[in-house]
Amino acid sequence: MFADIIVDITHEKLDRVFCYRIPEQLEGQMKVGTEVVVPFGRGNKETRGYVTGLSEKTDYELSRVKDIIRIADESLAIESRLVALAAWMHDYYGGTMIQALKTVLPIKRKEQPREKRRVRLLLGEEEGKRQLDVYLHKNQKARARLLAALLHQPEQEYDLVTKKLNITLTVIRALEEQGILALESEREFRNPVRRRTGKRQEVQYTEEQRNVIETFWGDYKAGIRRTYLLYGVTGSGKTEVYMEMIHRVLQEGRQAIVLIPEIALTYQTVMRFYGRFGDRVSILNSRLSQGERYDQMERVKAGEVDVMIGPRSALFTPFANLGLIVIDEEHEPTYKSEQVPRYHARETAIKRAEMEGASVMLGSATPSLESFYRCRNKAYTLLELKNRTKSLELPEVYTIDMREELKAGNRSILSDRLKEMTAARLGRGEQTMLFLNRRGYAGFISCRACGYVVKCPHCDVSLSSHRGGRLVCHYCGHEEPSASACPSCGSTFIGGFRAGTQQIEDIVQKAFPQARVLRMDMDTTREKDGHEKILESFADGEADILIGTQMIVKGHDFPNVTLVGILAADMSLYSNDYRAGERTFQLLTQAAGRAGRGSGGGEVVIQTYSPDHYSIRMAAEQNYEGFYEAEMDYRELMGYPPVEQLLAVLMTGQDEQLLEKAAGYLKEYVVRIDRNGRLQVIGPASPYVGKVNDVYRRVLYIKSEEYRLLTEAKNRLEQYIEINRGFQTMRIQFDFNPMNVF
DNA sequence: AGCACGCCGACT
DNA sequence: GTCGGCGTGCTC
Repeated sequence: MFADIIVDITHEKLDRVFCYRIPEQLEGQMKVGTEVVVPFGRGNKETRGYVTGLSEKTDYELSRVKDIIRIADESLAIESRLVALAAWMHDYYGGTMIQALKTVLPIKRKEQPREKRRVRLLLGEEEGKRQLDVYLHKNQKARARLLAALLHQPEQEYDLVTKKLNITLTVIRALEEQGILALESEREFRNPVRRRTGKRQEVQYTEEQRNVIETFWGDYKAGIRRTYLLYGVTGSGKTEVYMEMIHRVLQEGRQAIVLIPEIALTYQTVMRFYGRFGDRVSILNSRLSQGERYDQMERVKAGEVDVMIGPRSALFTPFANLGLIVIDEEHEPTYKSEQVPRYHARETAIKRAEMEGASVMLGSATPSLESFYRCRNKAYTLLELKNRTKSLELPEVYTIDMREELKAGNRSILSDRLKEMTAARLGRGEQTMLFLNRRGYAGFISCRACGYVVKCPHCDVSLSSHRGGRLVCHYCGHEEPSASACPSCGSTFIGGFRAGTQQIEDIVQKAFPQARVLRMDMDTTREKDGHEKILESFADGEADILIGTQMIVKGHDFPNVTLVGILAADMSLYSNDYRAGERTFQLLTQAAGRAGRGSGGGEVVIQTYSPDHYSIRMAAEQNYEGFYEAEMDYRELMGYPPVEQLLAVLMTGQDEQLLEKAAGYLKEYVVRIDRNGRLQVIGPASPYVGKVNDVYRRVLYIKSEEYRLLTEAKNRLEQYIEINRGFQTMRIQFDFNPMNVF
């Protein structure tokens, strides 16, 4: 038996696997993810490595394969624990062990743009020149070259020196020993956040908040580690609760991770944490370069940080003594990785917490069905905040049936009611937000008179309009000509919902010429910090109306906003995805929550063509539990998560026929290994986008009541795919409980 | 990254 | 000859 072993992924050149023989006495103990000691390099230096794969044979020249020395002893080093987590991810989500390791361990890359290592001349000019003569005399060319360069400029970047002057580390080390220069790993950990004098005002917790904190703390002190779901309406002060919990965990000498959806990582949020925890807080975000990221992780390992805030990837912060992981807005789809391993931060956080004796605090105003379901099953503990702090009222919500508007002769995208209410706000100097729901927009065709949506006769999925006026089904390829009249009611007001934020801005500006209108979308936020700038100027009252897509509903508090208008509320209902209803409810609830964060009461207008759909009705009522019950009925009926578990097998390849055939084989294979008939195979189907850049795609769905059966099926499929050469021309990925249907 | 190998000029 | 410095290339 042989094992593929990765020795050190922190350096690019070693970022690959080496093949070792497994000695007989170790054979049974070797698993993917096992930490071993191997002889490495010419000197057979004992080196730690991780098993990334096992096999019966090897392509490498047999005489040169070395034996594994032993299994590395239990290491308490944080890396080892992260590697164990990677091994779990590898098993739970599929993909290679290397891919799992790379998501979990910070990789040092050569492109480290920030001046990282520098060499500095320690000698004065005269002394240096003397030394230079010595080198020249001794014909030590490399040393002379380096010294001459340093005399010219006494401080230089390591990378520059090595590349341009062709100097090796040996030379630098030699000069270092002679006391001529210093090699400084100038870890200038610039903190990404501009520091502001944090003035922390004393927080008076409400009774609810206190209860929640004490429940958590009672458990924690008793050594109980659990997963909690903090279900609190918007404005109920969840962040204050997190901070108090973190504060207490820190007092115990432990550390905390706070996960936030990237989009909500605003200056405001970060400053609140800074105000409370000062320099012990660090932030990760996607704009940090690899090098900066690495620096942050080094800082953590040096014990300079206790709280790490960041998106999904911050979960792998190498804290030695992790006590709490907070996942704010836990329902957000960005917590699911789109790259292999396609892990979900929630599940992975719970696993890490379990391995390291930490607790997990999930928080949301609109919990994911998964999490609420697990609370009902007592797997998580439910904590509730039912009231807004500062005795704020929940906003008043009005649902406008746009079909009625049309009947009354209003063809505009703005209902009469919304126009009136906006005008009233302008008169009173209050602000309005108009939220255009474009999530999951797929170019479907609907009737504005009766709400009828044109669907595929075979798939019960909305048809998409293509250029050339044809309607196409992305599942089965069914095509039909675009309808000029509604098949249901005969109205000619049928078509695609084409308006974007730009058009809405024009319409609004025309309706209210005196209003100051701000628009926030991909175009207006492209420049650096554009996002922040727009939100800040709106918060400062520099505009009366803010128009935008999902990005305006996150994070910021706008006390002066008393009206939120939601246009095309049902757009996300037709994204042919089993999570469509959930997403719609969440978006509407979050958007509605933006209204009335100040002292005055807020109002919300929901414009829709499907006023009777439970997602929209329950959002209007602000009734999460009502929504939960209705949505769970649907999930149960259809056998979708969280009731049943779903595994998507994504296949891509150049040759469509081969792909089709391979998909068939995989399906057959799954059916064959499923002796007890506990797996259900659906497909293969052409996914939503069937072909990209001449690469064809197929997807197979496997359903089961038990997740474990799906990972077993995945493991069997992975073996099957490896053994059969025919699959080598295509790429096959696994996605468990996918966030979107492909 | 770290290390050994082999090349090259210099000096007992 | 052989010693020390230097660049190169490999690591299962």
